[in-house]
Amino acid sequence: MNEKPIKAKARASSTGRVTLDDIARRVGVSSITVSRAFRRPDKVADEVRERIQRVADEMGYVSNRAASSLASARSMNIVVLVPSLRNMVFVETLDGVEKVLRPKGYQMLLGVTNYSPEEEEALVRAYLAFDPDGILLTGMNYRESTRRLIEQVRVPVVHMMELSDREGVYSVGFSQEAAAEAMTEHLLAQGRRRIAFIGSQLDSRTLARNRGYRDTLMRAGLYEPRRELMVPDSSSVALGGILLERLLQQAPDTDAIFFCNDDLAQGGLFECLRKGISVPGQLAIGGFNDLPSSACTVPALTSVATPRFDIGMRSADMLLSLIDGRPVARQHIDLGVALKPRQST
Amino acid sequence: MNEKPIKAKARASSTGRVTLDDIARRVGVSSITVSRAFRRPDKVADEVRERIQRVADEMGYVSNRAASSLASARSMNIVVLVPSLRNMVFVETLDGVEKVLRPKGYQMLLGVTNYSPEEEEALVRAYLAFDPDGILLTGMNYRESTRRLIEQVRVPVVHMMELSDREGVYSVGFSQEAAAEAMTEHLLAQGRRRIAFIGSQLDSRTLARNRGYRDTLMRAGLYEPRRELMVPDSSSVALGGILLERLLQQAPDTDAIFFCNDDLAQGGLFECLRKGISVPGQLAIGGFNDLPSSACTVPALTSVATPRFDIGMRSADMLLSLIDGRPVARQHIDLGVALKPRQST
DNA sequence: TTGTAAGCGTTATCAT
DNA sequence: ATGATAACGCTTACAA
Repeated sequence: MNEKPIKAKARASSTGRVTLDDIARRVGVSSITVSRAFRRPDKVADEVRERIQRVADEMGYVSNRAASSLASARSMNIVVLVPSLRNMVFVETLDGVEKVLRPKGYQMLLGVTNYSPEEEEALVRAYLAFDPDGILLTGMNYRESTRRLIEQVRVPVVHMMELSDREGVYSVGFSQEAAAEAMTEHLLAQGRRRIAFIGSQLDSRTLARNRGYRDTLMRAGLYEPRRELMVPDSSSVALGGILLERLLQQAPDTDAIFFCNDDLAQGGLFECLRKGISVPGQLAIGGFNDLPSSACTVPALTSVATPRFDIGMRSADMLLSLIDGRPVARQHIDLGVALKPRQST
Repeated sequence: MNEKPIKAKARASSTGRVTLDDIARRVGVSSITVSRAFRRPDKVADEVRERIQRVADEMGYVSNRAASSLASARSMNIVVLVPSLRNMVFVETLDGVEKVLRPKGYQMLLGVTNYSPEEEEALVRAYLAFDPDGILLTGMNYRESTRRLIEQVRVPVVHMMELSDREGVYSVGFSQEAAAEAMTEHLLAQGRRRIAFIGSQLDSRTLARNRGYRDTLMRAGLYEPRRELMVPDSSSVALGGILLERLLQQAPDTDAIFFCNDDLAQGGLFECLRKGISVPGQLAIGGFNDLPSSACTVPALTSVATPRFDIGMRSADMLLSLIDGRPVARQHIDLGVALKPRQST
């Protein structure tokens, strides 16, 4: 048969794992010296340190973080919660986070909330068992009970993406409203007067973008409720096509559509191609986030470039400052956005 | 100033954290009873258990996994390594993995290798410190030294995506060659005779697909080296367009292109639109993976649907079996693929 | 520069 | 059903 069941952990007494003590005995020093040899090489005589290093390699030593966390009261774990991994925006944010965390020896504990404050709280609760040194949350739309939970254990938190102005709250992101205004203004500047907004997911960022859109059109005296289409479904290219069709039914004279993200916008673009609607001739289309592929579509998609990679890095930086008790210059960092006008408008 | 530096961990003696002992004292039992009340509720008198539960809630108890791992020699950590998060394929695989792991109380430690065996080894090394109960690797293209590293600590491993036939190795995936053959056969069946292959990243899966393509064409007596374009760059929609252009320069009479993944294929499609090349009239285009958006492009993209979500689930299932010493029916599980013929061919 | 002692919070083991 | 005790592997604090 083919069953050789690998017994995960076994071996008689002890765990069988090579420990600092094992090395210490072999080298003829105490275990604390071995520990120091790894953590503060300068505090150990060169000759001893080299011997320790060699023996450790020979024996295949791997440190045990559980023991280390327990003894030092520093887990070196950072909890990072994002709404989804299916949206490249968050993936790129994580990328930035990790670029900062890993070199400093921190481990990222990743959680996906599926845009649900309930799941977010459940994840926070579960991850608190890892004794995290800090927490990175996406957005500010968390439950009061989640906040209390975190407050209880006194762990620093930084919010990514959205900005706050509350004292004692830390955030790195950009103004979703302002970004949406920029896109709406752009469409107005292109001479569009019957501008629609299509949004899905309806998380706090989408709602903020919708506000930016609405405020701008109201100021221009061009706001019409029937040009707004908001659905709770999760975003996808396919959904973009469906929503475009639905919108054109309820407001056929629309001359521009601002999609709340590029996935939807691309779907809208494809649907136009399919329907023979000329873009931007008959209809201008704008997206949000400026996904890499958005520059490649035909026509290329106008979008708003958001600095998610930087948001990840700066959030992590700020969090580390808080953890170390270093002063942070500003509690709220606005990284801004950049409009990317292309052929679709 | 605005600096209230949050001291991460503080409070006088002890760590300040609520422990099993704290609860035990309050309830008037021993700490082991409290521990049991959580882990094996049936082993504790109802009345006592309820009291413990209540007090724990009141005090805001959160268990400490470091201590638990240390004492129980079971970390409940599973290391999962994927090449990239920018490729939806792996994200969906992770989704499947997590769907299985989380309900069982396991924590996924995610690592991104960037398609590099070196980075993979570094990650394995780093994650071994977490004393993982199991490891999930993407592909089988790992270094010999990585294998030894893992063997040393005797942790079960399951490989995702690619299949092996080696004894003592566990894998869940599908035959990349067979899948590529299916696409190539399809193009042949559509009457194409000058079929090109465009690949990037050049990881072992891309190479396997290329073999499937090549073997099929050789068998048909239609293989021509100049119709192969392989570059090490990472895949993207933008790259697809560039490579299509390059290929058509070196082999202008090509009548079909098999892209090694959908990202590239979509880029190719867009480029055709831009150049006015009719698809599938002049040129048929096939992709791989069947990304959700591939059904929406114009024309819709023919692709090969791969069962990555299931691969994630089944891999995790198999790993848990190995961890628990349960017999696994088969060491290698082939989940197969499905050709999705659409308008682009 | 090196070592001793104690403890981090939990669980396995063996008793009661 | 509950408890006493001893680890688990490491680090802090203090001493030498």
